[in-house]
Amino acid sequence: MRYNANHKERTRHRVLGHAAAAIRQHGPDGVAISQLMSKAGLTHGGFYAHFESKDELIAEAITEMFDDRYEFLRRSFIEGREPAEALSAFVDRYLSPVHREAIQTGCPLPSLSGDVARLPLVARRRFTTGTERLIRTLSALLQASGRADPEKLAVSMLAEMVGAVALSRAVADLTLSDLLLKNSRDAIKRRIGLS
Amino acid sequence: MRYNANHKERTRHRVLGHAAAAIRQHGPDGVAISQLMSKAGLTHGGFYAHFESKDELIAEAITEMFDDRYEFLRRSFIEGREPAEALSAFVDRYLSPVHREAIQTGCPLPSLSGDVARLPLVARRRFTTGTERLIRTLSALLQASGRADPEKLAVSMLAEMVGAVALSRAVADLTLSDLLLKNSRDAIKRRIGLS
DNA sequence: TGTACATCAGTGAACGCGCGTTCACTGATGTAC
DNA sequence: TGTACATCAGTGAACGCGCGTTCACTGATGTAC
Repeated sequence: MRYNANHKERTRHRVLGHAAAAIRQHGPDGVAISQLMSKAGLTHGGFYAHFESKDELIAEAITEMFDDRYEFLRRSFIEGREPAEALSAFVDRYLSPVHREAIQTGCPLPSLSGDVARLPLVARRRFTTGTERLIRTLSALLQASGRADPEKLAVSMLAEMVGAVALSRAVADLTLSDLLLKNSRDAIKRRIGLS
Repeated sequence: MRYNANHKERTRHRVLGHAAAAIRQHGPDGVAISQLMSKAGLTHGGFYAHFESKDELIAEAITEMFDDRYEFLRRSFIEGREPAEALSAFVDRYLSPVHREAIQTGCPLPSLSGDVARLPLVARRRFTTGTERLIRTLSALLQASGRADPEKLAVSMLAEMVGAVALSRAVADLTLSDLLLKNSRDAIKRRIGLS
């Protein structure tokens, strides 16, 4: 079968989308290429027409996640909002039960930082690029809303958000899980002067 | 071969020690029973004389890690120190390059929270128990050093420490990695009045 | 004290399974003439 | 306009491998008599 010009690119992107979701949900080791391809409506053999190896897929999927989330952050929080208001809404959302439950589509930092530390350098570099961009974005918002030391504040609040969400997902007690989110939400908003 | 009374218990504990290290280093999926047993000087078949399944091993190993770390915290930081001094030393250590590098023996929270969210309930419960104890311990230290809202402060500082260490390990840029640790060290110590 | 037997931590071959990867093939459509 | 051929995304059988788990067995030592 011959397809039109962008058919291959669209297929590749579809596989990447499923990979990005599955990797966050089940971890890099928990994603099998055959399962992934059948989710994309294909058979496993076709995988290697799109990717050189599973490692390449994982690296590409990590970039995909960060790009996705960055677009979401810009469109849903930053555009058309005052910086302080954007920050406040972002923190609320990040530290919400909705985000805790949305592992497949949520921020890659809480779900993957543990795994990424064990991944090949290619994957770690993609992860680093995405993290740096998020830090820069938060830093710019803090600066625009007139905080001193915006970068320090950005790094500190991101660390706390990532830790709180990661722990809230790991813990088997819903009360503690909720408390972790709410507590860090309050602490961060107080810290950046938004409470 | 017949062995003396506590021989089996000692073997079990030895296997558990290797498992606790390997699980933090390579993740639960990255640990193979045959490799684990040969590290302990045994063959893989003997595993099932000590554990019902790999899942049981992982759950037991998680408890083992937390117990280990709790003993370390008590002996190396709390005993014979003023509470404020203990807190300060603990934060310095937790957010140090030494701890970042010591994945095998370090705190289970940054290395395993992502994986634990995907593990069976037994493992998640062990993880929860360990986390609660650490929160209680930090909370008690904060209270003893006269801080208001010690529990809130404890949960918030733990979240930030966990996030900072997890990210510092994932990131492929040493400058950013160091910055993450130093920045949260400063932020937390300022927040709990120890800077 | 000496002998027969029971115990049981540990051995190592074997199992079924799912994995990542390879490869000869397919077949609808674009291109050349 | 019609025919022969090239293209190449996708197919599906096959590969070697390592995994978790099972199980018949071993053999040094404790126990019973």
